[in-house]
Amino acid sequence: MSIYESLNPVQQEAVYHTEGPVLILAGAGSGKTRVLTHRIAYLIEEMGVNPWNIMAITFTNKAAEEMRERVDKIVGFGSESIWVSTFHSTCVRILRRYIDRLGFDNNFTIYDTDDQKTLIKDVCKRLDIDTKTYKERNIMAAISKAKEEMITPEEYLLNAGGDYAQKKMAGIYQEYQKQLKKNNALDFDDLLCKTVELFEYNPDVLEYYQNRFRYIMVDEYQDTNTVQFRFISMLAKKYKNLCVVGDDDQSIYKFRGANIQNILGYEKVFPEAKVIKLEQNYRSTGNILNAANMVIRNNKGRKDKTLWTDREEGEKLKLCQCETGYEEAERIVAEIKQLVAGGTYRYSDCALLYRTNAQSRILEEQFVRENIPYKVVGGVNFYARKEIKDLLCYLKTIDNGRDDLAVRRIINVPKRGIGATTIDRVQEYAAEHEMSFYDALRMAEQIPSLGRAASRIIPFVNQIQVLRSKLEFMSLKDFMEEIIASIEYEKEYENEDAEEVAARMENVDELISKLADYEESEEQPTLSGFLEEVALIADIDSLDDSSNRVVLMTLHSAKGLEFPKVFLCGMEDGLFPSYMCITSDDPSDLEEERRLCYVGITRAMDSLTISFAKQRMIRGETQWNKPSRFLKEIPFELFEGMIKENKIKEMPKNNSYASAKQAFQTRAFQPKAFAVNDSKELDYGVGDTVFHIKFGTGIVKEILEGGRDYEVTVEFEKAGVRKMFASFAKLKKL
DNA sequence: CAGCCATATCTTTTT
DNA sequence: GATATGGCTG
Repeated sequence: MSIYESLNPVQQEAVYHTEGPVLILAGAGSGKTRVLTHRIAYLIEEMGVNPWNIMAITFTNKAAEEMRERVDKIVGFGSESIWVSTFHSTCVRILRRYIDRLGFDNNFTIYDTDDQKTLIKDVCKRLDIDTKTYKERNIMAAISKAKEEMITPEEYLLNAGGDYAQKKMAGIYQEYQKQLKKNNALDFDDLLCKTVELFEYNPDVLEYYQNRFRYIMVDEYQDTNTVQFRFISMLAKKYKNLCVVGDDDQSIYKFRGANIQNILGYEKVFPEAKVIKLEQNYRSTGNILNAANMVIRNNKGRKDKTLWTDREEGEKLKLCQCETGYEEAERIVAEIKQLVAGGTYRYSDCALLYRTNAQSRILEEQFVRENIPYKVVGGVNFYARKEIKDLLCYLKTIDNGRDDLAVRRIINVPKRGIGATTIDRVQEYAAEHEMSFYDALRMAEQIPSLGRAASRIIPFVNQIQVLRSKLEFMSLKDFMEEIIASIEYEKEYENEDAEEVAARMENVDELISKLADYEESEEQPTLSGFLEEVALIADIDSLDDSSNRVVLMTLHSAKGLEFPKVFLCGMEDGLFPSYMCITSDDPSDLEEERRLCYVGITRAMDSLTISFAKQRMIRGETQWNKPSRFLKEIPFELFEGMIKENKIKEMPKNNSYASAKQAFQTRAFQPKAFAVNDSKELDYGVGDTVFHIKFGTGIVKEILEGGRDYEVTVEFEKAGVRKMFASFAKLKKL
């Protein structure tokens, strides 16, 4: 029996249709990776395609690795020459070879979000722009958006017309690009943009890759943005063998520029496209799938399809109704504990999914308390931690002195008595003489404005030079250790408490072992090679299935994964769907949120537990939220009899704010309502319409006296019922 | 120049 | 509640 007979007829159709554009609409759990891998095998084994001519693109390294592994398993020979990688690393590979044609050096560095922010700050300083009126994050978002749409600084300026703020923004954008180039650096968006630019101006390069990649497959197509679309359509233009796989119902990256039209309008761009729908789900039980279908059908702009399964109905969904976020954590962890004690499931079968990273903390605390192994995916990226970044910047400085940001980051780490003024002066000198920051440092003694400060710079430069000369005689791992010893890095943290230092050192050790891993796995390990690999790593990539731990992550990170037992936490209006999109006047924002919910539900194979808390602390503020509106979209019959509510457990005591809150609550059982004029300090009363800076207008429902302050309950038009302390809320009577 | 304290803002999601 | 920033002081 051939391997293709194990596929269902529709899947087979997708595999056998090898020529021309193909759109595979693959519902959650419908075996799309299976189809893709089999399609690759079919191309090679039955169609005689050279593996070298096949490219598969994914979004994360993890997905790429997984696909590579599975292809290796079913393709007998030559699978290693298939190009399986992410958009970003594909572009890096191309740019490493050809970016000199755009006037960059081929050993460019890649800036992460942190570096970007530093550079933006720098640029603002240079252009004398107040970062209070123009926030870095907004600037970054604007630039990123422009790049996603392939708008150059010049075009941006034209588009700005007479708009003062937009014109300013164009100026920042332009200067930012100039600085990037000066530092020989590209940011994430540039990787795509520059590749497209390269193709546009160098038809020979484009043609080379067009010939090379005669068969292109793109996974998670619904999440591609405009540049990415441009990139693949340029590559596929010659042979038109472009097979894209995606699910419009799982498009959840609009905020990052993903253009859902890429998938919805695929047939318009390629009228000859073959469209195949995979609607049989192999992952979830009937009940879970029903719930998912019932939720997603409330969206309007979607391709019509209904997932079905021939798995049995399975367990009903569980609904876990909690008083507080704390109780939610407690009950979920207790249930997992019980589940694993039962023997059928392991910790790693369980996943906790939530909307925001901030929700992980309270859950983590509970896992620690109960001594259950867990792993948080996302949040602060390993490579974004201070100690790791510092050391990486040493590596970068040694590798390529052109990266001013890296040099400036470490010049005073550990403290060398080099302050901001000195750095500014060197910077000035470097700008005047059009040299890099590091080169300016090397001639510190000749910079007149420095004076005595030069004597502090010389040892630093010497240290770097000495290290650089040692690089070629050492393994990367030893070299890293040499750096740490040479700079006496531990001194940087001598004032921190032991626990924190231990955690940092653990990270440093992990970095060292990553270097060792890299050296072992690579045929020709180089420092630049390592730095490049590191720049494109996402947290999800490190998730391995072998360790027996409960996984905690955001719904976004969970896309593409599956778990036997899924817990969907924090299902409250205002949290999920988020406050931002409830108040947004664009209804499609809510649809995106609903898709996120759909993604969450469809991660579950055997069982799904949905939980929400009536009361939750968010950003140090207690909120009372209604259960999520998405809950109401799931038919009641799909839930098992609600879990009995536990008695409310005591709140954690180590938290003074929480206990203050709790004291307040006990009081609330005998409310002492104030009439309008009883309060001397408040100029509003029950029934009045008030205005809150963030929540807008609302009506005062209740005012309670609480020690030195008043607790005011307001029903806002848009934000729902909120309780807040009068002194913080600064409510204005209307 | 570095260390300390007060403050402001944050949170949606990430390659 | 946490973190980043800014101002002040030694």
